[in-house]
Amino acid sequence: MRLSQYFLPVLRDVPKEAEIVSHRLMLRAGMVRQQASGLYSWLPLGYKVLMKVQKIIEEEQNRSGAIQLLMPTIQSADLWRESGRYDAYGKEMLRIEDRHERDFLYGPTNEEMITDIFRTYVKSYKDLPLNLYHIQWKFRDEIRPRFGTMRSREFLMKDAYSFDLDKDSAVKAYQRMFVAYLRTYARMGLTAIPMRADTGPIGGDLSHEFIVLADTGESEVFCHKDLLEKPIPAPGTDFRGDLSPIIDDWTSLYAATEEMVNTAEFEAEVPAEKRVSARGIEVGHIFYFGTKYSEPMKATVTGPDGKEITVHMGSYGIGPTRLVPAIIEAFHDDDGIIWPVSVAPFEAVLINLKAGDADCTAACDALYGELNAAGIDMLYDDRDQGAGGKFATADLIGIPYQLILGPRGIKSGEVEIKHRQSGERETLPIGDAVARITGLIEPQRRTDI
RNA sequence: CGGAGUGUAGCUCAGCCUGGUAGAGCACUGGUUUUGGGAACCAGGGGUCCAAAGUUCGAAUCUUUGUACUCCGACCA
Repeated sequence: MRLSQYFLPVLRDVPKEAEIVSHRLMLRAGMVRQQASGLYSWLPLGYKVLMKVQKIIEEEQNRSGAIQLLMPTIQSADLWRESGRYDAYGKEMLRIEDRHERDFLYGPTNEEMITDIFRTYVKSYKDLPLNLYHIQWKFRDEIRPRFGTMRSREFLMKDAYSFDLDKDSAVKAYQRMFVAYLRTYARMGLTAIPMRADTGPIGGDLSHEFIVLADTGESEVFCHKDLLEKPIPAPGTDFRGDLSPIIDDWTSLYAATEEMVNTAEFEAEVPAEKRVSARGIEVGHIFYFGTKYSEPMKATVTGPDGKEITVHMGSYGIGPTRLVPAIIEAFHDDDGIIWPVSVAPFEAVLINLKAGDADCTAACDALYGELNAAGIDMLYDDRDQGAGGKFATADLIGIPYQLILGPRGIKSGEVEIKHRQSGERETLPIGDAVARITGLIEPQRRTDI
């Protein structure tokens, strides 16, 4: 993408409404624009990151055996009356009336609707287990939206729903999501720790929150230090096999949020030097809730003995529009964002230092073409501007690698590569640049970790 | 929903106390010189001063009522 033809409204000043670093950087880097309290437009750069995050989520959900579909944002109140949540959910649910004065709502979650779909089509135990998910906008009328897209009212959520014959197999479904989540965060470069969690209004008796440690996080968390270093389940993990050893390994060490923490237990189970007490961002939440919805909504299948069985369910949420700021909270410095390659809006940026110079521009154009052809997701700063501004923009928007080429380099036949994360610079023959960049980026795409 | 604060150019803000007809920096447009870490100069465009009502000869400025947004607390992917 040529920057001269892109839409990248970067800001030099910090908009005053932004309090935390990720929000500031998302506004400055031209990723989002606030349209009203808790409502955001995703501008091209931000949207590109959001789509990369979404794609990773989809790949890992699919790998685990979940199946994608898409449900509407607007739901009929009838389903919610059936589950009993129409009244229970309270003011956080945005209620809408259509022209015929029928009650609708903008979905804050989809347990009711997916249960309705399930009960309509699935009749036999032979069709289980089943895990259906979608990635769709949700609306929760938060009392106080804040921190940009970290806590917005409209937000994107991947929500998966599992259906099983009994608790044992439902727990296996839960375990599959547990592993899929670990892998999802790892592919984005994040260390997310599963913690015992409160189940809230969704209900149920088995639940984990996945927490990324960050000073700006909204919850206080307590865990064993070794969890930060634990290896992630491999891509070849057999999701149809027994995942218990992995889950046991992860859950054997103490980890709990402030709602669930028991200080005496924490201190008894974790030696003082291994205690981590910190703030964290909740980037995912998984629940097993048994027949809480299947029972009132009559989601049943016929068992092998001809008897009706009420299915056991779980639900599993990840918010891509929260993950983006969470990643920024984890990866930034004073100059801007430092994207991990796997979610970077562009993998590398080529900076033409003297766009007014014909020779320099010809050399940059040629190199840009080669990098594109090599499959690198490239941004090309071909604007006719001072070098300082270009460096500042490249640093701000956090592209992992900067290829810097100007008249000086043309003369010596060399290009400079700056690593955004380490600040390290290397100079190499222009002809070697494509191979070098490919070699740097390829392993960091994390498609197979 | 309680408490606090802010709405003036695309962005950051000054002007308000003490009423007299709209400002700065950055950004933007044209031009000249520039070009290895946010360049310089010249010329220019851009504002229902959040809204309504009131006070006044006169309101960005004073009063009232709305409204939007932000921050602090209790709820949440």
